[in-house]
Order: sequence, then C-alpha cells, then structure tokens
Amino acid sequence: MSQKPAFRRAEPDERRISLIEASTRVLARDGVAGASVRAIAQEAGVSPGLVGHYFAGIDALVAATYAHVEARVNVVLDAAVNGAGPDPRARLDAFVTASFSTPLASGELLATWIAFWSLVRSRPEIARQHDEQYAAFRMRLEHLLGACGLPAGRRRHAAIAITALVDGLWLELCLSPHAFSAAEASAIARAMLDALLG
Amino acid sequence: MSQKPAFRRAEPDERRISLIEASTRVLARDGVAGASVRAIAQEAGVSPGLVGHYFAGIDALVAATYAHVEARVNVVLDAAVNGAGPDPRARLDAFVTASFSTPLASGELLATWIAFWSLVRSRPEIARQHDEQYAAFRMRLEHLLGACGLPAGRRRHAAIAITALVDGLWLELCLSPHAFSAAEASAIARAMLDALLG
DNA sequence: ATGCTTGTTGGACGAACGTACAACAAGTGC
DNA sequence: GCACTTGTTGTACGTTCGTCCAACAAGCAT
Repeated sequence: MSQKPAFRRAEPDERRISLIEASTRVLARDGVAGASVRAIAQEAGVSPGLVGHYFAGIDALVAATYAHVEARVNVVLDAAVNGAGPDPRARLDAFVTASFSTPLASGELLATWIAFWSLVRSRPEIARQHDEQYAAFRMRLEHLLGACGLPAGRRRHAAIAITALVDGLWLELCLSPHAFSAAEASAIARAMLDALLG
Repeated sequence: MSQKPAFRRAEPDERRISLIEASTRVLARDGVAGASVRAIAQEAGVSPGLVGHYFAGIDALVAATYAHVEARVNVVLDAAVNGAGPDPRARLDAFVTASFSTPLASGELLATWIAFWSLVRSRPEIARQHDEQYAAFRMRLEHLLGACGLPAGRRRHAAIAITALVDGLWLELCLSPHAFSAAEASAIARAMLDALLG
C-alpha cells in the first residue's frame, strides 16, 4: 500500500522564495500586525520551525520580502520603459506613470513597504538596504533624465524631486484610493516632468 | 506620620493626554513593534489596567496618538505661516518648508505615522480619519495657493502635487537622513512652487 | 539495497501579550 | 467625619508569540 510522502524536500532557493511569497500574502492580508512566524509558516504550508532554518527572524524575512517584491516592481518598471519605444521622453513618462497603475498601486504592496519602513530606524542593516534601493531608483531616474537632455548639474535635484512626487502620490493613492485617481496622478507627474525639462 | 498618596486621581482629559504622550514616546523609541499596553502604561507611570479604561485597545490609542501629534504639527505649521508676514508667497513657502525642519522631520514622528498607516487598510474608521486629515491638509494648501493668485481650476491638482512632493521628501528625509539635506528639500519644493505659480 | 546528509517536523518551553475583575483608595458631597 | 462614587491598582487567566531541539524521513551517493 503506497502512501504519499509526508513532505517534499525542496531546493533551498525554492523554499526560500515560497516562504517569502507566503510572507507577502500574509502582509497583504493582515498587515504587519499579523506577520508572525507561525502565520507565515502556515500560509506557506510548512511547519513553524522551518522558518528559523532560512531566516534569522521575522525582521530578516520582512527585509527579504521587501527585496523580492521590489525586484518584481523593477521588472514591471522595466517592461513599461521598454514598451514605450525609443523616445527618451516617452520612456521617462512610462517609468513615472507605471507606479500608479495596477498592480503597483495597491494596498497589498503598501503593507510590505510599511512593514519594511517600520524596521528602518532600529535596524542599521535594513536602513542600509533602504538607502541602496532608494539610491538605485534615483540613479535610474537620473539616467532617464539625462537621455532627455537635462544637464548633468540639474539631474540630482530633479531625480530627488520626481522620486518624492511619485512616492507621495503612490502612498496617498494606496491609503486613500478615492481622494484622486491614478489618471490624475499620472497627469500631475507628467506636468512636473514638463516643468523640469522645460 | 503622614504618608504620601499611592496614586493621584487625574482629570479624565489629563490622564488621556498623558497616555497619548506616553504612546508617542514609546512609538518613537521602539517603533510599532514595541507599542504594547504594558509598555505604554509603564511609560506613563500607571498600571496596565488603566489603559483599558480610556481606550478600547492599542489601535484606538494609536489613532488618538496620531490625531494628537497631527494637531501639534498643525500648530507648528500655523506658527511658520503666521511668522512669515503678509506676503502670500512667503506664507506658502513657509508652510511648505516647515515640514523639513526640526522637529517635524524626524524619525520619531515618522514612527507614529507608520503605526497609523499600518492600521488604515484594516480599520475603516481609521481610514476615514486619514482621509479627513489628508483632505484638510490639501484644502489648506488650496487656500494658500488661491491667495497667491492661482486660478481656482488649477488649485486642486496643484495642491495634490505639492502635498505629494512634501510627503515624499519628508518621508525620505526621515528614512534616509543623509541622502539629501533639509535645505535641498526646501529648495526643491520652492522650485516646484515657482513652476506652478510662475 | 543501504547508509548518510540534512531538510523538515512537531511539540515543549518561557516570555509577553490583551483582557477581565475584585479590591482598594482618592476625592466629593453631605 | 462619613458614605459614596469611581479612578486606579495589581493580579490572574488564557492565548499567542519566538525559539529551541530531538526525532524523523526524503533524496542522493555508493
């Protein structure tokens, strides 16, 4: 009489990612308050003890979740830029506007961001991770701005400004979805690009 | 032999505020993860059971803390605007710039905001509270913009844009204090005002 | 087949959590 | 002074938390 295996032995990376994705779902559903080792293990369909074999604790798992989700966001942004064709301004518009469309502008994504932000102040290595991600986003924007002909000396401030505007619009869009629409957010961001590029 | 009272019977509002301020300090020190009934009661110098007499739970206390801190922020913004004199543009500049100076741009304040944001998605009454606060901030900005001569039809988008830019700059300033300076944030915000009003 | 490595389980443990409640005492009205 | 109200205390209860670890078994090497 053949009995099916009690569990499956997964590739380390595969199990890691399945835990990260379970963490993403728990954060999206229950927020940072519901993100416990037990809840995430149950969501992933594994025993609670397994989480400790892959992550030092909830904080490390949240940091890995942020990195993973952020990489996925970058894929969406890449696709938007590349789908916009060769015109530099069109590529910049696509990059900026993509943040406001589904599935990027959603409360589920915001939950991961908030969980990550809540760790920045107390965990130096997480603060560093945030600094790097933020700097990378800004650098990417500087390149797109350079392609549009913005002089090198003005790129830094312009990139900081656009990043802040996009972050602020995205945040409010997630928190108060009916205060203004994604289309309005896009129009506002494009107007600022017009003003900056002149 | 006279012995001092074991505790003091406080005015209801006074005790409420002392609990709220204790909550503010705990959030600033330990973040949302350390904000427990016991920790806040200890910080306020009262017994744990007393928190339940004033607030239904941690969520209600965090919401009250947010409202209280936000009122204090408005006092600072008021002072900045009134201290700027009669010139409409100077008043607008002061309003926008005040967010980047101490003590408004600080990780301690951010901790309260993050704790509040983490409740917006799951608690409808807290979502409403956020909507109202956000709308009030935006309305205030619209009045200041109107005083600068911005046509009524353009005030809404301008207010949304400025709010988002200020929020984004403030957020990054709190999370990554060395990515750019408060003076740079002010300069960026003023440049956007120039573009909008010019 | 057999043994070895190690991913995985599941429960035990102490700590901390929110909540509830009986006892106490500070302040007030009489 | 005395009784009454109620703000306040302190504790006990059940739950859930993170962590730990001995036992188990899946998959690979031989």
